[in-house]
Amino acid sequence: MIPDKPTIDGLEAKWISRWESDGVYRFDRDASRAEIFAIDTPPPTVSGSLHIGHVFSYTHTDTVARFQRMRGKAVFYPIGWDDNGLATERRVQNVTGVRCDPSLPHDPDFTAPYHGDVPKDHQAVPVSRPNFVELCREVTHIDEQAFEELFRRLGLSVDWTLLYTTIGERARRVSQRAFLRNLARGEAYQQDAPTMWDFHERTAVAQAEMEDREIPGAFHKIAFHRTDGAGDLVIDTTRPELLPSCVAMVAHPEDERYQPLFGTTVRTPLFGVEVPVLAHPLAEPDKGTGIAMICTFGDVTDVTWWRELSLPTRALIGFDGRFASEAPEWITTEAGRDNYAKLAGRYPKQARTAVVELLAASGEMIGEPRAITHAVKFYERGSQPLEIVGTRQWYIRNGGRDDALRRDLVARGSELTWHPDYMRHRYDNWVGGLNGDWLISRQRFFGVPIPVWYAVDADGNPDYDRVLVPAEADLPVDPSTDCPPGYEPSQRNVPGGFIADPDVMDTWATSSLTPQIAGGWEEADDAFFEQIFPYDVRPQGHDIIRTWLFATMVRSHHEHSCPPWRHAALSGWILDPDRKKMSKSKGNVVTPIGLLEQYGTDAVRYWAACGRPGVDTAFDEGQMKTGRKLANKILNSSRFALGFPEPAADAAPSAALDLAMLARLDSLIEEATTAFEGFDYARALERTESFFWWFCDDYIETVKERAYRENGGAASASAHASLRIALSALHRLFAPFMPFVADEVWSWWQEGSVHAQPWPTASRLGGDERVIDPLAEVVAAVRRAKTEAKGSQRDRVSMLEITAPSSTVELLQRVADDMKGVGSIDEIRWTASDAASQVECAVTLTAL
RNA sequence: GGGCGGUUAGCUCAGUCGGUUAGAGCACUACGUUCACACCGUAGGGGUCACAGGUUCGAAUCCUGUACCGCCCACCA
Repeated sequence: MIPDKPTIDGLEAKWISRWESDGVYRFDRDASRAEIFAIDTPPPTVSGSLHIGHVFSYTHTDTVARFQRMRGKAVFYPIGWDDNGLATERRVQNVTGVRCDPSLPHDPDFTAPYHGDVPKDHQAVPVSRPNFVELCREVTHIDEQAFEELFRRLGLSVDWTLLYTTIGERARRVSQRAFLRNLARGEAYQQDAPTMWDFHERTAVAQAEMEDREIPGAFHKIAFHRTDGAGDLVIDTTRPELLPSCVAMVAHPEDERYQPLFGTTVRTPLFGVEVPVLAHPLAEPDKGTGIAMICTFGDVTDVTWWRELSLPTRALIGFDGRFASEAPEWITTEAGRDNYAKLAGRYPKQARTAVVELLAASGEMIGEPRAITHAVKFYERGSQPLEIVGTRQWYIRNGGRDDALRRDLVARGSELTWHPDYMRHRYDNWVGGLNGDWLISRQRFFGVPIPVWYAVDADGNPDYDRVLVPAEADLPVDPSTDCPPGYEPSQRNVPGGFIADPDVMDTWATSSLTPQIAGGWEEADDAFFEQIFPYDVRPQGHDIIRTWLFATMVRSHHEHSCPPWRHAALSGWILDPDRKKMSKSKGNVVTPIGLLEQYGTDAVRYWAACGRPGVDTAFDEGQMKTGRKLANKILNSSRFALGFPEPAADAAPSAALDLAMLARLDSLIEEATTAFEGFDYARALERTESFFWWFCDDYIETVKERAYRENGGAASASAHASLRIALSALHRLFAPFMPFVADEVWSWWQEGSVHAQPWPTASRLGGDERVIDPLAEVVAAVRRAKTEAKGSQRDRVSMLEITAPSSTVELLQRVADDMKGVGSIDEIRWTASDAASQVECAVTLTAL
């Protein structure tokens, strides 16, 4: 039963299959709401691979899930894969040799030309959106199997029967249903407006997906010519290529240098377009020359000026990121049109070079460009700076344009209990700083289609005001192949017929609905959803508060008028030993599976659980070694303690030291329970571990002589009983952290999985902890004497003279029996002296 | 520019209500082939708790300010 040489190696395979076959983590659908603990688990992005950061944060959640399960809760602990999105599309194009052409009809017999090595000269085969999506699902399925293997190996106690994917049918149905409801209530709307645009990926990008990157650039001083002939007006710009899109000049209304010019006009260099000089408070006198050119559109300030000053639109950069191939009608001079020909069809970077050359030649650039480094907006997954182009897009109201809604959402955030609490500031900060609604449409394919069509008028033009929607019962739909209600396929794209919205939703627009997807909100019978919603906790990384957490809050606020969870539990990041974020590019990424094999899952989980909630944590293999030591110690100490005779049924702790140990154990149980209830797994572990080492090094060491005694009567029976009480509690206290070793040692002497046992409670046998410290002091003194004498700890002590205050002597005398045992002491002489401030020991070793 | 977090032993980090001599692991030194465990044990060395003021009988802990590190947001003609 108990192995002679217990080892933690190989425990994973044994227990994973046992848990699966016994259904230890299966959710009980009959549980009442009060008995349920529901977790809104993050679905990891499938297009990448799992890294050590996933191991870290998913372990945190798992410890809490295991604790709640042992507390008697039916734990709703689903798992999902976030497989919809751009990264997957790229991968699929590369491995299968296709590209998506949404205008094509679905081909049910289609097979991909390649699976893997696509020749370099291969011309991508166009496929319909449904076929493309099918391929994406095939490819991600393989990744998902690897994810599942790792998560099982990590010992996550998720209920695998609750698995979902964000591109799966359920997710599409939920996502479209929620969108249509947003639309019906006016929370979703479309608008033709300037939009942040990634021309490389050819898609619109939302505020939450943008990031700043420092790139090199240059200031260029450029002269504009006053139409009254009174000289030049000089501006400073980093984007001279936008000169042909210039619509006005702007300076601060109180800037005395430019006040006389307000209302006059200037002519743009090279292109000769007449533009007005205007005043606006957003212009800053101390930036550049104090006057700026407004272009449609160079940056977001341009958009503000354009809107507030009612300026014309002279956009030239198209969806493909190139300047329009024909000179626009607002450039009327021959010279201007000749100059424009040098930019036509070019990307901004090339156009800039061309414009700079032209300006230098014409003498309208003053001095040389001055190189600078400046922050520019990028799509976080993109490679080129974003441009601003006018497009029709779908939005969901998120408070970015509506103060009342913004206040409501901030209030929702304050209804959550945050762990750690200070993370709430990131939410408030983000919501407070929103500058527009949430742009959810993406010009991509592997996503959930926006489930609408538009009526086509008699002239063949789409009428975007006549939105055609499907019935909820027909969801999910793909407008590129399905027809709106009341129309025939033959009416697609013809006058009087309909046209599909070609876009998909932003991946966050689906993953913001994980509570609804996992909880079966779209099912006809919503009693189950009512059982688990709002969830108890959302665990996630602090870096995606602005995206995933906030987006989920927005959807829940609109749909359910409440926060989707009670608690938000944030995990930190994993930093490499140089305190930098671990990254693939640095080549310092270790594979999780390798670590699990090297140190054992329990050891890696130990390292993860040592990371405080929300705190970025260094990757530290040393902690894994410590975890391995701890797991090993649990095996060996359990084997040792269980090696003593099983106590009789009526055996009870009676020795003072045993009762003291059990009192200390009671405190530990209470502390660990409180910590876990507040999601502070790390504190629970730290306390448990610290007790455990004391238990092994001091308690067991001290009582083992008494426990070994034959015919020891009540004294040894007390030790035997106490060891087992403590062991039972410790095995359960460690179970959330080290599930494999915990179930292994539990199985040596108990029935059933430790993970299905009740969480330990205090035994309250009335022990007096005050005996522990003085005893430890005496034992340490004896050991020190032996060390100083360069002897063995087994050397006998012929006489130990103890001088201490009478109260301490009284305490020590209660444990004198154990003291003699652990110190190999023949005789103790006591001196109660209230003059002594502490315990003094004189140790006489037996002469050899 | 606004917000948040951090600064404790060589390293990684605990330190709860303000309370005795500030702790752990790793690393280091010495000792011990101990009858659960050498993936072990015992003992030891190692600290101006970032800095400066303040509150207090008492401050790593509370308050004010400063410095440095990190993150988030905003600005970026």
